[in-house]
Amino acid sequence: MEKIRQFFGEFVTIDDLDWEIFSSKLERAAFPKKSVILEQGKKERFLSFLEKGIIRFNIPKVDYDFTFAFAFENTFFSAYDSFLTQTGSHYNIECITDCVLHRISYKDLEFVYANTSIGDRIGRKVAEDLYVKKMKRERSLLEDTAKKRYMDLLSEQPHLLKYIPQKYLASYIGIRPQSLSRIRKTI
Amino acid sequence: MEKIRQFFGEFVTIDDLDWEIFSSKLERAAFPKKSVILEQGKKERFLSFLEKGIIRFNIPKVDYDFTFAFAFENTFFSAYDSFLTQTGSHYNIECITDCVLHRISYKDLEFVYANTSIGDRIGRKVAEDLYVKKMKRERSLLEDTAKKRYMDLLSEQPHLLKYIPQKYLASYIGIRPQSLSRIRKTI
DNA sequence: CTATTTAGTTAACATATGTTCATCGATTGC
DNA sequence: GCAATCGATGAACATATGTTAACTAAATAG
Repeated sequence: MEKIRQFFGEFVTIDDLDWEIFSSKLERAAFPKKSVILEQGKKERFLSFLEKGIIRFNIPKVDYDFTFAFAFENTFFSAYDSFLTQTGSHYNIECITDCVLHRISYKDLEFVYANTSIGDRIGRKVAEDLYVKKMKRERSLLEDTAKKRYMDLLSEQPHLLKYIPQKYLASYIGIRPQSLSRIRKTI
Repeated sequence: MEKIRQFFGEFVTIDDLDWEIFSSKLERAAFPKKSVILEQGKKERFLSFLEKGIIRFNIPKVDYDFTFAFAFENTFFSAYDSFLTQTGSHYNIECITDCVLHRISYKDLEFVYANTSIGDRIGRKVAEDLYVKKMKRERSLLEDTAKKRYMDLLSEQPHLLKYIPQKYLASYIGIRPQSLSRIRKTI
């Protein structure tokens, strides 16, 4: 869990007491490859820090399974819109690999927000961080070609990509698996 | 500014003292149509509440001017990534119509964060709200056709769209103006 | 280890959007 | 009010991606 404190440390200083209140609420959980952490339609109960593994966010459709985001090691993830509004999630969260995470429940996080000097600040920073990433993604989806997005992924996450099936990558960059095969031939 | 308190009121209760601290820091500003509120490369100094008007976020490129987002009345806007990191903005912020806004500077907002019980919570909620919107947009960009995005805009913001030139709408939905003309013919 | 299932590749054809260029209409500046 | 500029439209052709379907390779279950 030292990784989590490091993660926070990059933008805020947490004193030992606040850290104790927060970290005591964390629950460790491990999931095998392919397990579904959160099912579409159910409320997200947790904000989770991914210590080990790769996660995908997907919408299971009639014709095909649509992956629109990933989470990698040493980051927070959640069906955050569901978590924040406490309404059913629009999507699944699944483990691509075996995963280990540390998570805090909605109720416990409310407690942290209410009883530490730093809770809302951390929540703010987490949301701000997620927002900045989504802005970058928005620009990429509007400005770049699928090929550019694929090349960017290759250069930014090369070590992790070998664990992600191409069909998931394809829908993440906005195309079908057949088109990704086509693109790969031209590299 | 009652609109701003209403905006907050939807997710948090602010006592009068905190509201006084926050609202006293707000500066009213008016900009004529087509004026540039923030120039690419400069640091965003403000978080702004748009009381009146329509704003666009754009990247001026060599070949064409690329609009990737809008802000409508009664919402907060900012070059938030620039604001948060206090680094140069990747994009411009421009007024499409005459605009009236109420804004708080980075420094003053830091003061509010430090001296109210509710500052970080508001900052958190604003960021969370922005994040949820961006998630929706991400799904739309990946799953929908340009035509679907155009039709959604027409039904969600019909009264405002008549003030936005089509070339801005086109780049917002990810296509060229010529393609939007083509789509409009098929409606 | 083998049989079965799932993932990835390839190709042919269909569709959506891009690019270029010409035209027409609307706005703006003087 | 007129000239100049800018925005919208349309057409012809180019390119990227989708769709379908057949085939091959890889992963998984037994």
